[in-house]
Amino acid sequence: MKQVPPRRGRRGSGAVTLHDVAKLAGVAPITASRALNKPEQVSDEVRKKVGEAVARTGYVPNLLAGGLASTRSKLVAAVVPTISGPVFLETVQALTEALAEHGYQLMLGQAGYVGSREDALLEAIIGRRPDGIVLTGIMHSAEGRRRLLASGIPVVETWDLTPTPIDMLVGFSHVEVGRAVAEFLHTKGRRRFAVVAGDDERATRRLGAFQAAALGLGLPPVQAIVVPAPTTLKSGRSALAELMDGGPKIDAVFCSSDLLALGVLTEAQARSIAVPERLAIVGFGDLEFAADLHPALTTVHINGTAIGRQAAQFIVDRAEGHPIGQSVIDIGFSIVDRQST
Amino acid sequence: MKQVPPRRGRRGSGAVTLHDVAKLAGVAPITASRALNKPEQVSDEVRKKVGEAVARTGYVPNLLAGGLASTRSKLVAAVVPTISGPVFLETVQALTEALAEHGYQLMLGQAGYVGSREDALLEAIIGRRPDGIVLTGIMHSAEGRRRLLASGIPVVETWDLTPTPIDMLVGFSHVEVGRAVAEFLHTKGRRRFAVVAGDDERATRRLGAFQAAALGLGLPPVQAIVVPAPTTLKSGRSALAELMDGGPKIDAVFCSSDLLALGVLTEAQARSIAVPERLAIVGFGDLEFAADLHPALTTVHINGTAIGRQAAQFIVDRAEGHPIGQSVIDIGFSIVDRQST
DNA sequence: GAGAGATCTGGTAGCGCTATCATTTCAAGT
DNA sequence: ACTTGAAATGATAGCGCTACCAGATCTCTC
Repeated sequence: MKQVPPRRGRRGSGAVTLHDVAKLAGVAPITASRALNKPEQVSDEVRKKVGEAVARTGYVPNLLAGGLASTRSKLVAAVVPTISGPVFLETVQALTEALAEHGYQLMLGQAGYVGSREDALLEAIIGRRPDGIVLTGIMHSAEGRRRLLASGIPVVETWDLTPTPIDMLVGFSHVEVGRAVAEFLHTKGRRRFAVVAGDDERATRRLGAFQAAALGLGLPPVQAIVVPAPTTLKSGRSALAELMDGGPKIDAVFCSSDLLALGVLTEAQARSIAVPERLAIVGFGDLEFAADLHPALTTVHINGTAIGRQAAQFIVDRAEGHPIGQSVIDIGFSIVDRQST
Repeated sequence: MKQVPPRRGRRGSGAVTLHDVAKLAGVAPITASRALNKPEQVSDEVRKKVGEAVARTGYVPNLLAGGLASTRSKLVAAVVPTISGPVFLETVQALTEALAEHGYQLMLGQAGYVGSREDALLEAIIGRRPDGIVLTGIMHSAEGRRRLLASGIPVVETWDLTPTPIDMLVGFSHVEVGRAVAEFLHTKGRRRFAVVAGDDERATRRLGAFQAAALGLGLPPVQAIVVPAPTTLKSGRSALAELMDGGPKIDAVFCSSDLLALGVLTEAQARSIAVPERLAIVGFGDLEFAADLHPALTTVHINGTAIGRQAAQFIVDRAEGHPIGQSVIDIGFSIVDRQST
């Protein structure tokens, strides 16, 4: 007497599958699939039966399998230098939310400011076949660009402008920021500028433009203090200390982040340097706390939320096959003139 | 004359597959798979040939397919109330890094403080069959607990202690924190306490314990101001304003976050209230800036990095099948006594 | 030098889902 | 009455990878 062949290996995850649901609902698996994903294509009756079967079994679709079969993973990857820098948080938050509204999930990768892990990170990201990749302010290596390009995955670069985007882009000009702040301070009657900047590429670009603009305005050379990224309050304090203890007098400081500015402000208060009377301070980022400091911080406002939402829009549009109008968007910036200048 | 059947539909992603690599290397696909994933099981020659084929083709493994076949997705999900609250950032960062070291990738979900989207979020997470789920300080509904339990996915709850964890846990006692801070302030000679707390569940628990402890110490009733979560500098300022303008005099404020404490400190400076002479301030979280404020902020230090690393360890151990010793870890806390008290 | 392992390599069969036909049903059009 | 076709359902065949088993090769023993 023949034995039934012993259920040849393999255990599966043990979870409820679409198959189980379909059987319970008395329909074919593919019909159950449609009832869940394209409900308008099935009859009310089927939709109801399948719905009940799902509820009864506690079925949760396996999105890995779905993604493999449909080549749409419903995953979007975001790459940030580091998550603890508060600058991109707003963007990431907006991105997560906007994506969630369309049923997409965010996968987060930290590249680090040094860019060593970048390669492994890209591999991990591309390997998951996300429907899109959002780069928040990353200066990607040529090698990285090639891999992204080769992957064919929609890419949105953010927080910067470049004449040669990989794909889509939503950002603003750091050079313009530097120039605008220099002019702003000049208009306010300040003449002896200093800069405290983190040593990341974009901050350096702002710094350069700021210095050039000051020069163009006929002002004395701008003193620059470069601190390690990510920037901290502490760096700001010691930077101002350095600025006050040595070198020529200054009457304005442009900081590459609000945290740095808070540090400068704190040190100024500790040294009883009146802000803005003796020293004007300008930050960058307009973090939530900037408006409520004492004195309220003048800073460069970047609409991080808009950046995140727009990036999400780009990716969703691409994924759904909608046409994209403009694929490069300059979102601009504004200087929020408060009490510290 | 028979036609060749027209390559029956389906286009695939068009990307290089393991098949292509195997063919180029002159081995079977399964051997190529082993060369990449279990290199110690193949000969040097095969490893080399496959390596070259990978390099030549730019092959990136499809982790969706791999995950589906192996039921190990190499994905870990983290749920935070909101990413813009800086409190959990350190934990998320440590988690990301520790996980990356083991080849796992983090998927981020924001539950929001209200918990409405929680259900959809869980579905999206469980559907991706992550190898682990880390809940950062979430008070999950009974329904959520059931679903997590039913999913069979390892879960680590963090930033809290509960007698009934879903699975694994690494946190500390908020009740202990409240009590300890009350005693600390009492020891410092303070007698009239106030609390400024965000309206999230854990902050409320700290507040309650703080009030109870003050009562036990024979002190007058603690004034409590509850502000919306997430907490901000602004809320801190207006809370202190409220505290000063009405009600009985106070000499110490315990804030449910460092940001709130910074707000209180800022308002105190704006009103020329000497800190710590006339008012002691205690924060919570020991964010990076706390130590460098002027005056430096006394606050409750939580080792968020340790929490993140331990959570990662838990999940990796589970995924690799290593035995877990203790599945509940109280990581404790400490009060960092600085200048603001 | 035969048997017992140990070490590699390959074949087969899915993982759980969906794209692409193919089929059936039934209302509408002339 | 008979085409025309839209709407609903189902059968089939993978998506790209790995678990499992089965050979094939190559050491060692005694």
